[in-house]
Amino acid sequence: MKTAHVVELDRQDARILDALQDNARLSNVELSEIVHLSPSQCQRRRQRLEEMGIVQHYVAQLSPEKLGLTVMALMSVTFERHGEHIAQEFREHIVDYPEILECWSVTGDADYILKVVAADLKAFNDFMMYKLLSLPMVANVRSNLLLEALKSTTRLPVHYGR
Amino acid sequence: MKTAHVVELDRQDARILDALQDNARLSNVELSEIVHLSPSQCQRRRQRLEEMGIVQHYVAQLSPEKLGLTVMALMSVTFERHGEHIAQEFREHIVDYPEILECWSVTGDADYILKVVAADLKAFNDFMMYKLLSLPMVANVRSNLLLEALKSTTRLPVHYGR
DNA sequence: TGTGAAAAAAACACGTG
DNA sequence: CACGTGTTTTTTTCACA
Repeated sequence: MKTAHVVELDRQDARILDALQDNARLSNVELSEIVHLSPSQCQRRRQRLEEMGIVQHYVAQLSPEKLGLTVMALMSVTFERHGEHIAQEFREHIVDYPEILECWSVTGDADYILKVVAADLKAFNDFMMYKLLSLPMVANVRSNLLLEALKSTTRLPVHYGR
Repeated sequence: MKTAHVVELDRQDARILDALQDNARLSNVELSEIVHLSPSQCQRRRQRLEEMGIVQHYVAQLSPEKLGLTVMALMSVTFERHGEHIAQEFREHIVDYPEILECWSVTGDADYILKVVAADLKAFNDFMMYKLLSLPMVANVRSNLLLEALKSTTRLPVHYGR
């Protein structure tokens, strides 16, 4: 359990975060032009935002298409039986499968919903049959193929109170 | 429609991409130590991977909790009526709502599945009632709240053929 | 493909209000 | 203590061998 203290941000912090969510490689000088602060202020604020854990990390986003990953899907997984150690066992498998990008426990009919990528439908089917359904706790899997992204971002809305 | 030519990568490219997917701020020297190539090779390869569009961009990932975003959900949206210009109208609304991170057209019962963040359940409900359900083409919305992430990454599996 | 120079940026220390 | 300025070190970029 993480104790995530919510942080109060001012408008400048919010703008810095917005800018970095779009482009993590901005220099402090470039940032300063966007935010209308001095470069040194930008540097200090950014460092502070990193230390506070608001900025978790910087990552490169790759093109699934160019990597030959043509299939994405959401998979609703239902368990046969439940229990803490069963969930733990499931978790250990989940993290090792690189085709699983996300795995959430959810409200509703399913126990978990997974976001998955695969090279093609055959690879996707193989993943489902031989990796997911072969897990003993998994009773049922229902898939929704993701056809077209009307929107796809990791950019969180940043509110500022001060 | 994007013509996404799939690119053949060798093992070094794959390792560079893997490293940058974990940490976009690695210097070429740091990269060279991970990948076991010279720094200049890393620089050239990275530039090439960017130019080819395999690396799309570099982004900062923020902490939803610290930003006070306690609610995430998948929402299955069903349309009243269908048609190209209706979809287009929907799309235009979608992109403007910052609480919508992703919006996919999907196979299955729903027309679209959205990934949404909100500050709390009230904000989430407000979004659903006053933003989603008020759209004329939206007939029905079904929500799955995301409770706990067993896994959450943007890291795509990189295969190399050469 | 590595090497080295030049430019840019980051990290850090220093005064000043 | 907060802020800008200046210095040192690192990093990037690019030309050359």
